[in-house]
Amino acid sequence: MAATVTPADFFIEAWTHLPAHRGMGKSLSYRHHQPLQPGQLVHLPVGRQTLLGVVSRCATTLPPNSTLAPHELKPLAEVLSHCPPLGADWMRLIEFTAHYYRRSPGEVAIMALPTLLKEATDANLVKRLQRLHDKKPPATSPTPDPAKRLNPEQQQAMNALVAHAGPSLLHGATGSGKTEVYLQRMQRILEEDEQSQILVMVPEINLTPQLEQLMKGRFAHLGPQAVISLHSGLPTAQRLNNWLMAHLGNARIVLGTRLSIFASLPRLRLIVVDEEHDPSFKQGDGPRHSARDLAVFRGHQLGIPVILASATPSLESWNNSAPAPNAKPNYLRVSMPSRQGDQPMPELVVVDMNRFGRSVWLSPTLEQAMRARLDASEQVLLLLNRRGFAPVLYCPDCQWTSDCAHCSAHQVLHKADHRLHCHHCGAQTRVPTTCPSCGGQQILGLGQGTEQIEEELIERLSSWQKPNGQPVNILRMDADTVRLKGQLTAQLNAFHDGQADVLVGTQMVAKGHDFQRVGLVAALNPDGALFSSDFRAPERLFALLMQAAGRAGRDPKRSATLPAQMWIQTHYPQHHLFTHLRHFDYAAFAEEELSARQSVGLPPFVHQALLRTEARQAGATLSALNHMHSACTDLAARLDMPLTVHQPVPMSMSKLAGVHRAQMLVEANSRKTLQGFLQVWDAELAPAMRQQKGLLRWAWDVDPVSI
DNA sequence: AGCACGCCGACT
DNA sequence: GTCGGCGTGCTC
Repeated sequence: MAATVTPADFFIEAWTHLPAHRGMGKSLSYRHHQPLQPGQLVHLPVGRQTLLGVVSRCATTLPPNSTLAPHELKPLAEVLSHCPPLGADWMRLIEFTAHYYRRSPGEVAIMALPTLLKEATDANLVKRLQRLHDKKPPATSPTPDPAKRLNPEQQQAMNALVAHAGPSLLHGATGSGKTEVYLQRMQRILEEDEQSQILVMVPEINLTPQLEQLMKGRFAHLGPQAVISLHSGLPTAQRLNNWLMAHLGNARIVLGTRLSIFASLPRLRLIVVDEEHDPSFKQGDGPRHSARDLAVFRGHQLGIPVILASATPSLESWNNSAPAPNAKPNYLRVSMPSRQGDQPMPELVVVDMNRFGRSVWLSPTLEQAMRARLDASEQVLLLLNRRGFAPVLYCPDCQWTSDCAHCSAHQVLHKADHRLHCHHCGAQTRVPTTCPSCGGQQILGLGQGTEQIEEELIERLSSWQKPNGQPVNILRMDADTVRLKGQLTAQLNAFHDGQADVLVGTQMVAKGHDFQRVGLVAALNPDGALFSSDFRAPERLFALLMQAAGRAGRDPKRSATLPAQMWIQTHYPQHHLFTHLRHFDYAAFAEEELSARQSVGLPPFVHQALLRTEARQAGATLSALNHMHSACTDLAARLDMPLTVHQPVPMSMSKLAGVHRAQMLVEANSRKTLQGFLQVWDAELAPAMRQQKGLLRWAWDVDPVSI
């Protein structure tokens, strides 16, 4: 390795996937015989493996702080010279993300790139690029689907969006036609600049296959490769191809999930974040970035508009926005309160479940209402946020419960395979016939899951006949029934086609599907979220119920004999969440939640960061954090930073898959203070953190979404 | 993060 | 006797 360094050598700094928390955050140095541009993709010899890297600097001298002599550097393993370098704006986005979320640029960059690039040699990249190039567009460009005519409210929203250069919050009621508005905004931009590119992000692409179809139809004239999708569900080769199409500027519209915020888009002119309130825009592992917040950063960085769209915006975005003319310096709030075709929102019926016994999961009034719907040839949608048959098995003799051996959670009784499942780590055990602890004969399941609801509904409704003489069909949809690929769409289509009359499902059935014959939607037991330790739970419940309510009565031709209804079964009928839901008044709910958050000092009025630790030993995680707690308190005092360092606590799921977890919350009134602290922490306290023995992992979660 | 080396418990 | 658990250390 002691090759002579000739004057012709260049010193290359490159980012690669080495984590910041092990002190390997900075870039690695290499030698190369010719200069390379920053952003160039390369393969690096690291130890005895070869890793994908991104060139961050190229010079004829080593960086001034380098601890290595030139002869200690290895040469690059390979340069992917046929892939154009990533742009300066992309590099800046990665740097910003790494800095803000306390990760190494390499971790962020490698996560952002398609995994197949890790194995790609320059030679097979050439072939791949050639194949992409050879895909000739058809001689005649197809006619695009015509744009729909905007109603006055949509037109007004459109005008407001066009006139605003910064971020906008498009707050449109369910069914107000938000999608049509942003599609036409996109169309304008695509027409104005023939090379422009647009990024559209959605929470989960599986749940919105119709959006991709809609866009492909609407922008068909731009060619078959103009609209591409980018998400982790794609086969790796497809993902690389699509990524390259975006990077080369050939794809005009990228439709993707949160990772697509890092797509290389050299001519990016607009970013749309649909359902911007959805928690899945925040990455839950690795660099815990918020794709929505980064969209706003990227928009600001490029000086392009960003549209955040939702019927129930996040309280962060709501608080950040104001209607014109007060929009500066935050987001412009554009509201579309009306449902299209003057469809009223459904009627809300709140059932006080205190009137019934504990074991009653379906109130007689709701059952009656369901039968009335079935008599009118309508469909019914029932929501229950618990899959399985019964959430826990219980022995009344000795209070034994079916706890998971690896997690701090109950194992759930599943009747389909007659086993107990842990929904957190996947562990399964046989269902005991007698109590494993005391041998008692009385063990029973407590509570109801979707499996049980399905079973009991079949029992109750089997004798019921629809007007056409047919029996009533029940369909259940949850993570268990859609496990196989394609099942989700198949089952949604089956319900849509009327093959079932009652659909029982978890949250997944509440999202954007157009069920024409649903007249009644019911949430069977939403109470869990009302008094959750997670302060964002009510916000999410409100969004879910609004979304679910939007599933009722979408068919303008629906028989008008029965008004569309949303039913809520609750033990807390007076809860303010339901009083605002009665008028589907998101704004009133948001204002009330916001003032409550302000008075107790919660986000968005404070900024938070969590230090999370993981260890195999129960004590190691808290003892490391206790040490950090005093160190952080001292540091904040020494720096005179207005900061609250909370006591470390075990996470609510304190043990997951055999790993113990704890966290410590740090709060500040401004983002700047918090960021300033984290930066000093990195230099002064991270080394001490690295010395903590027995810790498996630790990392900061900046702007956490669940605490 | 990988990956290798290295040291202690239940198995062909 | 070894296979394999994970604890520790290293990577330009």
